[in-house]
Amino acid sequence: MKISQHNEYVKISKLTDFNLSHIFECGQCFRFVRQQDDSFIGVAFEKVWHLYEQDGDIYISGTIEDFELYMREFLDLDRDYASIKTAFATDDFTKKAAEYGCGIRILKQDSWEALCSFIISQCNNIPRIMSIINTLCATFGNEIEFQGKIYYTFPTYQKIASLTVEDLAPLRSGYRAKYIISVANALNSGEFDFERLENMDIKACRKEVTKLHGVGIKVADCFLLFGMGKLDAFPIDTWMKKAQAFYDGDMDPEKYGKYAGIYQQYIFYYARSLGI
DNA sequence: TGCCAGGCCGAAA
DNA sequence: TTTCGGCATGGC
Repeated sequence: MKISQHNEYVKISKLTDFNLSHIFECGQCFRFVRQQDDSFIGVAFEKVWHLYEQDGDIYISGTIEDFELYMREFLDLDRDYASIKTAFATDDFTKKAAEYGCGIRILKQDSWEALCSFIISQCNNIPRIMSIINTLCATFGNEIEFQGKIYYTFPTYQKIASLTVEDLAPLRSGYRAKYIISVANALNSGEFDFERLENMDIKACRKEVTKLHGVGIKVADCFLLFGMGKLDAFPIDTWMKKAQAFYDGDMDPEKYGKYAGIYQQYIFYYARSLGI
């Protein structure tokens, strides 16, 4: 991987196992939107980012300092995905899954944003999840300007904690609104905090996170994987059941080791591509 | 129009 | 401990 500054963009050369569409459209985050020219624009860490691929190189808006501060970890650029895929693709199903999602990187998203987003995701579809999150940001986030257009940051939990369920009515998020308020309050009061999870094993994390009102095992695992970088978090049973609906393979969860979360995302992405 | 979406809660058995 | 109805809304 080679990094250099090109005008307002950082150019990354010799980056393999990286595909913007696979990363942003596999359902792990909801704020990066494909543009007409197939580039992606999204908001993360209170900044707007524009990413595109050209002649095999990746370009990311901002300075090298911005890149090092946010994007290197966010995009999980220091992980060896080639080795992961080799270890993962051990049978027909996992080979197809790894091939289908070949450019996926597991994003390390802001913890609160990931937790709140996956609360919204429950029993919902992706277009509507994105719509609710967009309204949440446009209503309660801060404006930021980028290349002449206005974008909105994800509102802080402190901001959400100052609101009521009624205040969230414009989101049309249904029964999820009370969960959002409840979790924001738990964070704001210190009853729950992200730092406590840092050194806990995955089992203890699940126990802690599912104490939150409106957070079950599925939301907890997505949050731990995409919002806490806990790569051993994944609801494999759910996806194995779905996978078995069309694939007559023998999937042993025991063999999914420390990269289980990434496996889950490959399988999830592949399963979704097949409409299951 | 009707089904169902990357679930969770709480009551009942 | 497991099962199951209810929950809000809108994409398809």
